Amino acid sequence: MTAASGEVSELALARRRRGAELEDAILDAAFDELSEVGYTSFSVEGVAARAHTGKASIYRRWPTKAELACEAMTRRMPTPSECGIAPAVPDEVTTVDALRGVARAITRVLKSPAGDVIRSVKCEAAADPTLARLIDEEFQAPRRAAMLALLRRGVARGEVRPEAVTPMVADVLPALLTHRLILSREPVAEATITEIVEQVLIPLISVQRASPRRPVG
Amino acid sequence: MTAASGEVSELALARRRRGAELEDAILDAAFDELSEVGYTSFSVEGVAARAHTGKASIYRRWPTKAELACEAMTRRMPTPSECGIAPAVPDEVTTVDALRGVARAITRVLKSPAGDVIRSVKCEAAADPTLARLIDEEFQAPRRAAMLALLRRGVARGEVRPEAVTPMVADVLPALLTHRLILSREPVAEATITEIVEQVLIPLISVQRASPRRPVG
DNA sequence: CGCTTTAGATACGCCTGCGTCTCTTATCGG
DNA sequence: CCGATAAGAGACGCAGGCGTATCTAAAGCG
Repeated sequence: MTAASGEVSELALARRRRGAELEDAILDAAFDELSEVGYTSFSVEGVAARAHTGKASIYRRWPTKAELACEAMTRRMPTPSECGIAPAVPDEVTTVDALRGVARAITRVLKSPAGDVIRSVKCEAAADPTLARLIDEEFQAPRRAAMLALLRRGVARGEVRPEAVTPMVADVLPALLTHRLILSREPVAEATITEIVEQVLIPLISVQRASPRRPVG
Repeated sequence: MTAASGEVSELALARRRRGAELEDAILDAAFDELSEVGYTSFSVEGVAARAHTGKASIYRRWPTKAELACEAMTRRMPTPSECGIAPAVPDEVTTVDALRGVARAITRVLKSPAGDVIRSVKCEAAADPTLARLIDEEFQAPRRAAMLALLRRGVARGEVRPEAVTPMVADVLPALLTHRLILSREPVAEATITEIVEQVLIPLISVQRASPRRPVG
């Protein structure tokens, strides 16, 4: 999007965009604004500057800045599949290794612009029920469903104990990653992912447990 | 503090406070401001109004609003003991029941004014290393230590497997509660705590596991 | 080309808050 | 009581942003 956006915006500066083309540019700019300055500091002025358009053009389409922000988030947020969080897992991959892959994917998302958007909107959601519902439906529910599907696959393969297939267990990985990540601007080390997988996920979900098993990979 | 603050502030309105007394009132007001409007919307104007004092009196002591906010948080944040998160656990209480008690205590804190402060400052911490360090040292580290102590006690009683005594495992309960709580303004139901304890904590930390055990209490 | 519609630039009134400054006066101690 | 100090009230310049309004002109279509 960046490179393409660069090309388009050069042409855009030479001529005026209209209709859907302008809307797309505004939504892109709004998502970038959300990502870079967060929900609280999100401003229509900022979006207008990013999109090289006038505020009036924005207000002709979205009556308030909140509606613009929400639509930008809804329309531009990558899906779980796009993030690698709901992968099509080959047969030869164990559940633990698939979970390790999901952990890496969640980490990548949380460190991406989309992650910045999620984080800042989540913070606002604590005080705004509309945003809370948006985050839950658009972001958390699909990802929880993907995690549950992975756990069920594990049960079918005899790798996961059936009692572990619950929404609460499905939340453990994202909760821990978020918990660890929110105070750190450094990349989550592979070691942290290993700790989570070995110290928490394997003991928690595995059918049999004597001591943490060494991952096959 | 509320009732006492009511008495004191009546006298305060009749005469000028000086020195430490005024500082205390300002720090109280700052903590209330943080709790009610969050870190982002925290304003020195707001604190001055709450404390019934002039802005100049505040700026005489704290050069920036950030320093005031940080000191208010540091000085007014209840300790883990005050929250019931590092309880002196009687001998007859099992680790699981102690954890259930800690879960309730964490929940109470997260729903209290202090919880509102933590949440809002944590959100800001994502972009501010100074705040990140403050939150980690003043808030998360003591609580993680208390949780680790509880797990070690469990090991000594033969209830907890020794490999479960890690900072990552210690983070599971707070991470899940925060994850669940941040999008909900409703009280965390006792059922949610039960889910966490039975679906996650018991399977994760217990020495022996065949199927989830019924809690003793 | 002419007409209609919309885009972009800019100005506007209003509001909030930061940090600074000034002035009056309360408070404290000798 | 007097002098020194600090508190409280209010004003100030500045900045940023919300949402609205106006005007010029680009864009599209017949």
